[in-house]
Amino acid sequence: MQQGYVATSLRGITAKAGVNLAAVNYHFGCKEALIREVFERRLGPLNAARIAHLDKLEAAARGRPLGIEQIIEAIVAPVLHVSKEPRPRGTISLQLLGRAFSEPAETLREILPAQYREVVIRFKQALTRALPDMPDQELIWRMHFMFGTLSYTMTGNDALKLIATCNREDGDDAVAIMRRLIPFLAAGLRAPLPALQIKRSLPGRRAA
Amino acid sequence: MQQGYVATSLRGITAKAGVNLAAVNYHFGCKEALIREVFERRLGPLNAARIAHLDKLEAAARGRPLGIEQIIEAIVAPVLHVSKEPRPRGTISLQLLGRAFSEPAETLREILPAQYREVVIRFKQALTRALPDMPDQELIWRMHFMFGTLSYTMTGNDALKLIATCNREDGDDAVAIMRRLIPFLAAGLRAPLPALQIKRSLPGRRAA
DNA sequence: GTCTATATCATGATAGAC
DNA sequence: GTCTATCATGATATAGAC
Repeated sequence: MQQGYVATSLRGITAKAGVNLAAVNYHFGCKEALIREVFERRLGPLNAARIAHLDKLEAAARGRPLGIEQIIEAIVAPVLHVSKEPRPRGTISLQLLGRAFSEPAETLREILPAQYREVVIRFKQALTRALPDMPDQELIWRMHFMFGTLSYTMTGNDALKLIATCNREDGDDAVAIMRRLIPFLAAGLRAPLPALQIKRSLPGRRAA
Repeated sequence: MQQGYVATSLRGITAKAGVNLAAVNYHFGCKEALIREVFERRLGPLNAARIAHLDKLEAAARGRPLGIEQIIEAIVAPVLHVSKEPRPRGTISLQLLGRAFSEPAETLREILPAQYREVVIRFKQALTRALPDMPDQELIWRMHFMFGTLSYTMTGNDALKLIATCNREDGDDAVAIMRRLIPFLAAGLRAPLPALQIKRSLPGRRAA
């Protein structure tokens, strides 16, 4: 997934694994089936951990709505667990999962919704309870933005990285990144509702 | 860019363009040079429009800091302009630009920083003035999150799309999406600073 | 089950007639 | 400049020996 699905050849995979070229086709049938199993093996435990985390929070809350930060942390914390796997597997797994939705390969588009289905449903329920005044459509969009930010951050790609003015200090520490990410997302989810009619040029200066 | 760089063959391109297979190599030299010119032709005007928009806002503000929403709109509004180009060019151009950073092709990694350099510098200056109490590192990360959300949203990919519970109404209207996106990002940028030490389980319930 | 060898095909690039 | 024809390469997949 450093190279993307199409650019990654079975020759490269089998060579790095130290096995024969024909092994993939014997054990998995075809290249698609291999990548599908990789995704299931990585995404399955991750999303299961997210749901387990949420279960625990909800059991402890005894019927009260959860806090936004708690809910976001249930999504994010399992990612940190993955990132701590020994190098380079941790980093690459994050790339894999983050890029999954941007990956143009058709076959991924089929398995991802199934993998994420339960997670999305459960977290939408939790967020609906935490934000009772939020219209349904608005919440769905904000969840969309949230997943987008998370995916993009997980890829490790970075529009800003190569700009000289912006040399960051804690580039590799996933925990530090997520510690910054959670307040950002929480504030976004809690943002005041947009006016139904927004004029083309905004008044602004609200932060001055 | 519906298929990604590697999966798009010169045969496919020339066939759709109604020209000869050899035309690309004659006029551009190689496939890489072609995609590079495509990006420059799309990204150049977009980023130029962003800077022009910012210039206009700053001229009107006469030295006062801009509002966060204004700054974000200067980034987002030019995207809307692209999205309004006749179908399917508008939609596909957005995919192209949104996926650019996730695209694994090595050649893109070289030209994108150059294309975005000025934009990042200018907007960082503007945001620094609008958020004077924000530490530099924190601001850079929040800009990173912001670009990530925007890129992901532009791709049109969607983790939530295929989940039955989440059927959205205004799927295709880019203006409506951006109208929702701006308050989300503005709130994220303005979020309270994270505590230096966050305990593993948060107190939560702040939103109840 | 694992290997070698190979079939089949698509790709990017180029040579050379026009 | 534009076309046809072709090259060299590397891809997935499979047949068949061991």
